[in-house]
Amino acid sequence: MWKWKEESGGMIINQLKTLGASCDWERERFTMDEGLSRAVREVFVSLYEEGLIYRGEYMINWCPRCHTALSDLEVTYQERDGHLWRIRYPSEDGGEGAVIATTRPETMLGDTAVCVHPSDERYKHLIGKSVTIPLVNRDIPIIADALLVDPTLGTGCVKVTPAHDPNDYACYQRNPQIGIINILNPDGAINEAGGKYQGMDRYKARDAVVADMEALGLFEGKEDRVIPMKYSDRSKTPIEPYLSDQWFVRMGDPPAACGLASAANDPDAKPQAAGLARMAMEAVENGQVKFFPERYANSYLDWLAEKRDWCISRQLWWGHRIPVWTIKRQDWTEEDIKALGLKAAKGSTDTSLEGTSENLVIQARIDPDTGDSTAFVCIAPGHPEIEAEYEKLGFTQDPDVLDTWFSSMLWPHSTLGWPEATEELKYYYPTSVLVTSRDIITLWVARMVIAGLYNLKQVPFHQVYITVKLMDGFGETMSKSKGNGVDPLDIIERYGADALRFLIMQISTETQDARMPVANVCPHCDALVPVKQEHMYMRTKKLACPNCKQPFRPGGPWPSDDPGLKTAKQASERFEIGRNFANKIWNAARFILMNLDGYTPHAVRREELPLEDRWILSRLAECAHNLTYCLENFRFSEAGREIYDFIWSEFCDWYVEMAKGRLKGDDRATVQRVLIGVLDAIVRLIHPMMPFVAESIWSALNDAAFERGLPNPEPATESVVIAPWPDFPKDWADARIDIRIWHMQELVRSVREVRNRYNIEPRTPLDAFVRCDDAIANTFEMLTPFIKQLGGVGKLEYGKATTKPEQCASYITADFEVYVSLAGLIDPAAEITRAEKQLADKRKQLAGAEAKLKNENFVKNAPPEVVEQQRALIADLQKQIATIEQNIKDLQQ
RNA sequence: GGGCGCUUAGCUCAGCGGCUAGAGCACCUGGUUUACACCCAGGGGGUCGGGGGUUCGAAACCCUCAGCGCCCA
Repeated sequence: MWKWKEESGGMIINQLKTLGASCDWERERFTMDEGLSRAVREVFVSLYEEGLIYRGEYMINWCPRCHTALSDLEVTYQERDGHLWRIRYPSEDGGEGAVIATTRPETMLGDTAVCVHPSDERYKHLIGKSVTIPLVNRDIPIIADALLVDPTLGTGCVKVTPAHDPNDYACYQRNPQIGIINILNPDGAINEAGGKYQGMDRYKARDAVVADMEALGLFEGKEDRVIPMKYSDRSKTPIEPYLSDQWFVRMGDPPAACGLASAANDPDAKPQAAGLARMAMEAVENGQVKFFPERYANSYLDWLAEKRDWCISRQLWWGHRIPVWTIKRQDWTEEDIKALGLKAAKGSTDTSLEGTSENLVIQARIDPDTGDSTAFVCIAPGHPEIEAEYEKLGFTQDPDVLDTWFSSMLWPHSTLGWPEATEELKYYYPTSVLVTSRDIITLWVARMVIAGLYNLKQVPFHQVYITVKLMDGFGETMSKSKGNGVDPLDIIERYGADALRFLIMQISTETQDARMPVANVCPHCDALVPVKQEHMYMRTKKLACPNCKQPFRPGGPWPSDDPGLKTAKQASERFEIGRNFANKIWNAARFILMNLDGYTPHAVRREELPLEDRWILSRLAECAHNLTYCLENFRFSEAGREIYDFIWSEFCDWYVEMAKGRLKGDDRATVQRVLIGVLDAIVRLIHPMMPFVAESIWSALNDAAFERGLPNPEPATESVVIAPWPDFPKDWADARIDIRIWHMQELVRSVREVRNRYNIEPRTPLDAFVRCDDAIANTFEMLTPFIKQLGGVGKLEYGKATTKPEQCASYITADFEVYVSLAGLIDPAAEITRAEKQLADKRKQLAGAEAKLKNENFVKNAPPEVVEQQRALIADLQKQIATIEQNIKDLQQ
């Protein structure tokens, strides 16, 4: 067990470290550690003492071949062709009896009742009477139960086999007087309760029972039917529902004596009888624990509301042993009772005995019929001498172990040293955020809340973030058995940890699971070979690379290496976005670092900066603000987009390009300060997502520009991890500045578009003439060097009075008209075609806007600003249309 | 059977009552003046799954049908 833990736990820890998870690695724990084992036992004893752990019967999934109980996870469902038999149970008074239908006729040997719906008129008169099971000659009652029977299905009569069917067992619990009979041996053969069928396998018995009923004339028919069957995932054997003794945690309302605090987090709350489930529900209902996305709170609450008791015993070879010792005795003397520390239970001396002392809880149950009795003693941790004492008396420890979730539910506090009141516990508990997967909301999250409230009267965490789920390219969950998963280490090796992290951020949206088409990397030529559906489920053991034709084994969880066949690593092109982004950031940083000669730190006065600097600060402040909001609200996809767009489309594409010229001029000192300041902020902002690239840029910056930052430079911290999070003044973000740069970008783009359209090489300057109002002209005046540099513009004219040159291409925006002189190059026909296309587009938009305004209800009901916006749009479009029309006319001459 | 979610460009996904529906990849055109070809500039491409309804206005809200996925029985 410890070897396995080292290997598989070590692998996970290694993956986490490679991913850049920043954990307190010295606090690594394992649930089988001594401390955690003690915590497990402490809770068990406490719950036991309060009556919240009890022993009871439970319908388990039994594998008759392996002789073991299986959890629901180890069971697969498959549909098989089977039959539905109709059989008559004659009535004891010679009446017609009852006709029941069953897919498992052999179970009639264990029937203890026939059940009808209480409001079914056909059978009302039969309720309370009885019928006979012919083959074992047992009389069984006809009872009514609204939950078990659907009167519209089959005959409306249902046989009840409590020991071999979960629904029937539930019916038995509601009607215990009908009794319960087990007819199976652990190997799936009929036991002594089956009379002459004893020793037959259940399927042989089925045939025999049917044949015998037919011989008796009680066979009423048979039809084909597709039957849902449960199989053992491992042995592929049909499993049997099988009744056995198990241990449970009581989720519903506890016995009156127990003193659970109900109001979570309120140490002064009066103890009252609220069950564990109720307690955990309240923590979410009153907002102490919040789910992100919110809707997952429903899964949690719905599940807890069922208050189904939790079966905690497992028949496995390792785990926490149940700390209960038992002995079976036939006779109890007064002396025994005293010796064991028992006392008679209140009100009864016959059927139950109990006692508690400081370190143990002891109970005995005596069967009033046989006098047989079983005594249970639950012993607190740290008392091997008591254990030895009871073992000397003939007690043996329960062979079962606890469900692993039992120790897992203690994780948030057991790892901090509970039950000791350690400093760590005081400091770190309750924690803030739990990040987890949605399929363990019930298995783990709910139980951690229960355990935290039960042991510490405080919730273990205040926020629960449920991650998205990665699926393969076909929308299927990734799993080991399908072989469609991806090893993060393969991805990190190929694309980098930052790339992986950025992609995960990007796909972490509110609702959707993300598909990720996976490819095998050919080990010979590095080509990506997409995984196809037929490669899954480990069916394909060998693939030929379509590129180099060499064979390889597809990537996946193979148990061992194949010496003759290289195994492919896995990849997915989707991670390229993260890799490219990291590369972009790194190169931008490199560019800045290359241009730091002569850098001197100095405070930057924003109001004295040129327009382009104020613009990048405006965008930076906006980005930092939005990013903070996104992270605080678990909107990771949005956060990724926010920082990606800022860095790539604003900082790199425009600001750095504008800075290139300024670095050669008088302005150098200022641009350097702004460049470094923005880069410094970028590194801080990006570091939670992409820690590796952030840290390496940070340390390079520390060498080159130790004092930096906006607006006032400060000495940098040693690592970006401990650097303060950026928080710029709100008024740095200024839409009036943004719009001016937008105008410049539009102008540059229009010239570039013309250049591309006419296939003019970049070096040839183009003369541009812009007709615009004074405000925009003023902007262009301030930004002329950049327009010329970025657009490859030669002569630039702008203003209200600007005239259009003779031969030119035109570009009409909502705010101004651009004419690019193309003497000798112009293709009037092509220009006209393009202008007409644009014209059609604008006219369509105009028609749409006009239709809105023609609608009286729109004008009457829509908010005034929306109406006004439409009016302005129409005016703009009309102007643009007139201009385009004129341009076309000019071209036609 | 119950619950939750999804269906938007060739692919993977944003957008969740009002800008001309966006991004990355893929595609097409052009580009090696030292940040980045893991790049730059430009372009084409969508009846927002079908049907009905609410609204001045729907990709978005409601109903319904179809398909897909997950969880619980």
